[in-house]
This record gives sequence, structure tokens and C-alpha cells, in this order.
Amino acid sequence: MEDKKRLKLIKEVLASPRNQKEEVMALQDAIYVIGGKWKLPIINSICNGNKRFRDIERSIPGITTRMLSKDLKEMEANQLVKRTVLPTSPVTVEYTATDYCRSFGDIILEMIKWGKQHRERVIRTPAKS
Amino acid sequence: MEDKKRLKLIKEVLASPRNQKEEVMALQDAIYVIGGKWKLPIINSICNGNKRFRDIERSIPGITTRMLSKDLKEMEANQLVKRTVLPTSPVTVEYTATDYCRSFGDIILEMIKWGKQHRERVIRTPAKS
DNA sequence: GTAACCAGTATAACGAAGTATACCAGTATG
DNA sequence: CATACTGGTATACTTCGTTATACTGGTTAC
Repeated sequence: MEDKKRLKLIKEVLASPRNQKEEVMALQDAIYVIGGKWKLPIINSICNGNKRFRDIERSIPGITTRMLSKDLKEMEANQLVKRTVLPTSPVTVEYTATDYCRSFGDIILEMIKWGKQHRERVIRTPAKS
Repeated sequence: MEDKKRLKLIKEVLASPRNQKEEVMALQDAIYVIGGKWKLPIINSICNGNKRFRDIERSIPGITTRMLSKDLKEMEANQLVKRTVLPTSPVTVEYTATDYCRSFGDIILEMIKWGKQHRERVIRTPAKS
């Protein structure tokens, strides 16, 4: 049984070229960063000029405080947004997109293009065999 | 001048209030189609030349038979992959990427690029600046 | 003084996504 | 005859994203 496992492992290792694993990891990183239901709408909202927590919240129908808070934290950790506390009389918090976030522009553009084509295609194609 | 055009387009896409809703929908469509942990690695594997079920499975470390089977079915339904049964003596099954799927190539490449940069960046930067 | 705004946190629960493990029929190999 | 390959399916379980609801401490306005 040990031999069996070992042989299987050897086969696995031999079957995958070296950099493939790295590419899969990179892909999954990117998926993780923009994955989930709300991150892209949040990016979109912030890039659209919304800076305050409640403004962003109100601009995205259906989102809860908890999800917005959680995603903003993750995105801050991933350096996609910058959180700034302003020393106004009731402290206000500003969220802004980083240049790094905007470096996602190419991907977002491609995905928008693709998503639109896909929608058209799926609507036009009822079933296929 | 290419960059200028691109930047202008990005700005339009990210900042235009009118098409915002449609674009977020398109984005979420794209995320839905390629979402989850394994779909992009699967596309990548098939585009890398793997055709057989077990070959694809072995090329993606960590994936289970169940997830591969499930995702391949969804991707077939979304016309991203074509499944062909060959009348060989033990029947073999071939999975191939559709042209439609290959139209995703640019996005995958961009995401791999971005993911690699991101990993480097997050590893190198303990706190933000 | 109480109502409403701000920027969130706390707690619990739900359901989908993903994991683990075993198993199937059919075919070839030793 | 046993083993291992093929392309998967079945069942049970766990994890995690998401939702729902309530609450906090501080501040301004009525």
C-alpha cells in the first residue's frame, strides 16, 4: 500500500511540467483576490468615486455591512484599497483604489468584454447537443 | 498611444455611471462561469494539451475526481469544452477546448501574470506603504 | 433627551462548494 | 486469477462564504 501511494506520487510528479504548478497557483491567487460575490462591485463602486463606507454600502444593492467590512479588509490586506481615517469631528474613513487595483484594469476589461459576449451567446443559444 | 487609448477605455469602463450596472452584470457572469477553485486550472490544463480525464486530473495537484467531473460537466454545458467519446477498444474520452474557451486565453494569461506579481508583492511587503 | 447618522463588530445560522473515501463496469497485462 | 488502468458515480462529511439580526460608542441635529 505504501508502494502504491509512492508510485502514484511519482506518476503525478512526472506528469506535470515544473512551471505548471506555479501557474495554477498564480491563477488561484488571482481568483481568490477578485473572487466572491462582492469584490468586483466594490472595486467598481470605489473607482466610481464612492469613498465612504455607508456610501459604498448604499451603492451596492443587497450587500450587508458585514460583507462589505470583511471584503474591504481583505482588499486592504491585498493592497487593492487604501483606508484613511480623517481627523474630522466625527472621524470619517475614506476608501480609495490603489494604482495596484487599477492595474487590474486589463483583466476587468477583458472579463467585461467576455461576459457580454457570453450573455449574448447564452441567450441566443437555447440548447445544444 | 496604445496605452493612452487603453487608459481612456479603462477610465470609461470604470467610471461611467450609465453602463455601470450592465458591466457589473457582465463581470459577475464571467466570474460565475470561471468561478470556483478549479475551472481556470482545468482550462489551463486542457489548453496545455491534456485531453484525457486522468491526464487532466494528474496535471492539477489537489483536485479530486468528483470536482473534475462536476466542473467538466458545467464547462461542457457552458460550451467551454467539448467532450468526445472515441470508439477505441476501451472507450476513451477526449476533452478539448472550444474556440470560445480559447477566447478566454487572454484573460487567463493576464491573470497568471497578475497572480505572480501579486504573490511576489505580498511576500515582499509585510505592511503597506 | 432622543433620534439618527457614522463606521463598523458580534453572534448565530444556512446552504453551497469542496473534500474524503469507496466503489462501479469494462479492458488489458502479467 | 489478480492487479491496474480507464472514465467516471455515490455517499457522507466538512469548510467556508454569505445572510440575518442585533448591537456598540461616539457625534450631531431637533
